Amino acid sequence: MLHDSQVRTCSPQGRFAAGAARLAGTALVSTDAHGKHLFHGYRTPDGEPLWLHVHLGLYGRFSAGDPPAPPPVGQVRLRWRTDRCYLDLRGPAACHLVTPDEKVDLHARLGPDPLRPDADPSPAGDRMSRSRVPVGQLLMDQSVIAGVGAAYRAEVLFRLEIDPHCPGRSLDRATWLAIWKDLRELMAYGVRAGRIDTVRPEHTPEAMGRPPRVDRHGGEVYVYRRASLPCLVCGTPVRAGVLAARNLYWCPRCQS
DNA sequence: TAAGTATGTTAAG
DNA sequence: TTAACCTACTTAC
Repeated sequence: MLHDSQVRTCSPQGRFAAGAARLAGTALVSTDAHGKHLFHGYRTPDGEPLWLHVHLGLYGRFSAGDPPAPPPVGQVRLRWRTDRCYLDLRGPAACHLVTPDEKVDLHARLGPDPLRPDADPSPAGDRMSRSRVPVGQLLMDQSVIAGVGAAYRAEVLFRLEIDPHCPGRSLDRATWLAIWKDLRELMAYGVRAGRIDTVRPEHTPEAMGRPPRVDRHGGEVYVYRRASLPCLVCGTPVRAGVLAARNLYWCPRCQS
């Protein structure tokens, strides 16, 4: 949307005023994402490259619209404007300009991202196979595998009938590769659809004659945020707990 | 009006 | 292991 356009940037909130000033008048020439980290590559009129690093964290959001951009509502950290659109960023955990070296360092701290076509699942599989840490915790470790969060963790483990508490090293290689393959498909779908849907066709609301999910996160899922509700497969109440400092949901019957 | 919640990460203790 | 960060929205009172 912003690609190849010269952008006008500002920080209505003021917390990124210096960065917005440096970006003003640059053109977006590339984008890159690794896990939950987003990078914008800009080029100044002088030809100087600038990288913007954004991480939405827990509350960050983008919102976009057609020009003219309305007066900013709430805490807008960074606003972009081009002739064709505007884009607002609120509440990010990170919004900084970084050097190419700093960008390299960030990539080095992250494991393979199932959404990147060149990603190699082997190092993550090696980490799993050597670790006594629960698989539900390893999947949240961004240095093991990048991009999985609490929702995909819960859903992929349900789909493969794996107890989130079982040690990583109790999974064999084929099981790890099945997790990786399922994550690739689920996450690629999520990018296309703009929401997280993980239920198989036979468990959709239409197929089961149940009402669609009412949840502000949208998306049809098996266990995520379904604590105490009946498992869509076996009817056992979905259990909830905390693992890796995030809410965990699982079916004690299907995943044992 | 206040309290609680959230697809997250980092640093301090 | 806990708290801090940060924003918008929902629910409780």
